Amino acid sequence: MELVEARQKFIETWGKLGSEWGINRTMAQVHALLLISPEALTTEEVMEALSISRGNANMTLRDLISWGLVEKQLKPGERKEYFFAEKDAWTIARQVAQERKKRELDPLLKVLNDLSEVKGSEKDPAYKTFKSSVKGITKLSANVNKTLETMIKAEENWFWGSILKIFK
Amino acid sequence: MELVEARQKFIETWGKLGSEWGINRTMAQVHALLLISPEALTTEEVMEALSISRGNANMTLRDLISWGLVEKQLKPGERKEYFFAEKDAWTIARQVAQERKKRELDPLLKVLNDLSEVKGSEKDPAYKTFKSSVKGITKLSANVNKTLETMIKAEENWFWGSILKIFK
DNA sequence: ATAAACTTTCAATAATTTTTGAAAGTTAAA
DNA sequence: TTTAACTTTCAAAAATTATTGAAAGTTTAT
Repeated sequence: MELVEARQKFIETWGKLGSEWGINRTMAQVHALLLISPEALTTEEVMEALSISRGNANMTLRDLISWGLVEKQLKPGERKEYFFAEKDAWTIARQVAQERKKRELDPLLKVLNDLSEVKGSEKDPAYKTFKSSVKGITKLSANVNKTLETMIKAEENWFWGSILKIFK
Repeated sequence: MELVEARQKFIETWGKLGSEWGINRTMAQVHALLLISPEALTTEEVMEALSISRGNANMTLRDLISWGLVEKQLKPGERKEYFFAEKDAWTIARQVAQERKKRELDPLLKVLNDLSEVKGSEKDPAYKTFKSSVKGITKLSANVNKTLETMIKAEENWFWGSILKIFK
């Protein structure tokens, strides 16, 4: 396969994967493009490479920055902003884990905690089922939470390596 | 909080969570409803409880079945089909992990493998960056893959317990 | 101060995804 | 059979989400 074709395919695949995980396709594609670009790119270059509008490129790049996946680069003597992506896969995974934890898991834990205080009678099957389902999900979420916290703190390689070792 | 309100909130929260993870909101809500229902429900009851159409209820229930999260129950002497959800959180997590692995990770690994065979020159920075990014993602994906395989096989409680222990 | 280079905003539009509901299909009892 | 109970399908409509692009905003150099 030729590089041009392979790059195309990579951008497409990463975009599809993103959209399956609740990340807007264009955002994943811009990320993919920067991932495989040796140099930082301008908004103009991103627009060009992916055939998207200026507004879209701008918003998407800002989003990626807020996810901690992309950074601005300022070149001395130039007005333009350049953008480049963190390339290390483990760092990307940690960054995404951290953001999703903050945006989703933390609020979920809060809600589950509220729900655990529901009032009702132990004789009521609806009450009992509710309680026990919420409890089960709470327990799992708490475990996921702890694991993510550890993952976020963990050094490169260390985490998965350790996990895998115990299963040998 | 009253049970009726809490159930409402749970359904809403689960639905929102689902949509943040690429699962259609209604599907997650139907799942939530069944999760907190002591008895299996009919299509009619699901339609009623969530104010959705027959077509939507039917498709959603079939989807949930294909995800292994919901099962049909046939009551002797009745024509109607009843639906109930697996209630154990760990089993649900495993089931989802298994399905997403099959639907997304396995195909991704295939594509990454193809992409690793791209032709080009080691002098070309675009080639080098492409290769190294793909390699990094491939390595991470392979680790996720192994971990999921283990998780899918693992017994209740065992998996997370083990993970957490090494971080104590 | 003005202009030029560049970035951001956002209302309108387009694309995509989800939902509806009525018709067609299926199954089992009479 | 025929009918009635129930399930499935799918084209059209609605809802949601993403994108555009031109205008407004900002910053720097002169």
